[in-house]
Amino acid sequence: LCWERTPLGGPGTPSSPGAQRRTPYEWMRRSVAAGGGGGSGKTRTKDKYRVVYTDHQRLELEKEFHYSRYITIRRKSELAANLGLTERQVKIWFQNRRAKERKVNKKKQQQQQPPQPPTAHDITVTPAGPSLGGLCPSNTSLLGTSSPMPVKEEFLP
DNA sequence: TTGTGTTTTACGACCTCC
DNA sequence: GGAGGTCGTAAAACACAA
Repeated sequence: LCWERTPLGGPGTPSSPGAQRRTPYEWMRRSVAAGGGGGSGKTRTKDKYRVVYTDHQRLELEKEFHYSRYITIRRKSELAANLGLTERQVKIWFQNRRAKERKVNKKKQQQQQPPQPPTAHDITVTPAGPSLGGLCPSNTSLLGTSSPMPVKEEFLP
C-alpha cells in the first residue's frame, strides 16, 4: 500500500514539463506523482478521505475517455488492473469526468451565448432535455472517421 | 504565509434499463 | 434486483492573488 502521499507538495515537484502554467490537459498541472503510484482503492471510509491519482493514471484514464465517454465493462477491468485501481474507482472517475465535461460545456455555452431571449429559430428542441444534448456537441467526431485517436486493437471486432 | 476560489476523488440518493 | 447513469455534495488537494 503506497497511498501515503510523499511530501510531494514540496518545492521542486512541479519540475516536470507538464507542470507548466498552461498545458493542453489542465489536470496535468497537478503533477503530484502521488506516492509513486500504486493504489489499492482506498475510500473515504478508510483512513484517507481521498487519494490523488498519479499522472500516469490520469493520462491513461484521459486517453480512454478521449476514445469513448463511456467505458465498457471489459475495458474497465483491464484499465483498473493496469493502473492499480479498482473498477469502482475507474467507474467513478468516468462519472466525474463526464460531469466535468458537462460543466465545461455549459460554461462555454454561456460564454458564447450571453443571455438572450430565444428566438423561434433558435429553439431546436431536444426532447431529452439539454443535459444530454449538450453533453457531447462534437461527440460524433470522437467515434467518427475524423477522430484523431487510433482505434485500439481490443476494440476491433 | 494565508485566505479564497477551483479542481479532484468519493459517496449517497434517485432513476432507468435489462 | 443489480448495475450503472446523473445530480448534488463533502472534503482534500491545489492554484493564486493579496
